[in-house]
Amino acid sequence: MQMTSLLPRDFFARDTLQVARGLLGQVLVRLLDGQRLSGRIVEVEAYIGEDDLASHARFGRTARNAAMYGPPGHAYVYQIYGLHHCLNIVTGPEGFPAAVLIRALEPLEGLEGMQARRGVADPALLTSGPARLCQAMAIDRRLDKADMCAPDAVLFVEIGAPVPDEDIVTGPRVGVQGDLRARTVPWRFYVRNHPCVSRGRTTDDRPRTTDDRPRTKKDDAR
DNA sequence: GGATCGATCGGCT
DNA sequence: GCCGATCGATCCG
Repeated sequence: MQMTSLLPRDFFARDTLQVARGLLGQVLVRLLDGQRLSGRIVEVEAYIGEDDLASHARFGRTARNAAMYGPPGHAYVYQIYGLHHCLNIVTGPEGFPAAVLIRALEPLEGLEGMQARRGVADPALLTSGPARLCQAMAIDRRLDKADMCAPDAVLFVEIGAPVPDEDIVTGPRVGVQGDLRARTVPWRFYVRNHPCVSRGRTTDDRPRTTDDRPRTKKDDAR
């Protein structure tokens, strides 16, 4: 049976930016072989609608991104570069493709198993990236479309300690290229100065101010 | 510390 | 055929 601290579907059915912001501080839990693996969410990104040219939904519905069009509170897990996996949680109303990418956790439970799967010992390297946390928590495409709000879920989110506004930083999403708006819209949220936030950190963790040139010239090179 | 590159393969315009 | 919501190793300064 599930704890009452499980985040309900209504939480995920809201506006995607609200969900993304609200997921910081909550606890992602993975049940594996009767063991609890968990981590506090410290970095997320929002992908919203087919008009978001950084979203997998930008070309419309396909077999891969079908979960994004499904009901909120379900997992969207995809494979990238042939070897990595990334976990999203579907948001907003069913039929509208939107999701929050979980980019980094602060590991809480099951550190030994995470270290074994990751091949590293440093807690700051266990789950500080979208593919790293999937490897640490044994998340792959078998969990695509899994209902994270079901009573028997093996992957879900529990209520954690809220993160105050002054500790939240927003900025452009990591790894997004091409379209100017997609590159610059501040849909990345992370906990200020947290050691487990992934690379792509800004030069200095300031609340917002102007853009601080996430990357220099690298597009014109090739 | 920053830049560059290879791994590796499913899904796609 | 091409390319990616990444990572880790390597090279350079």
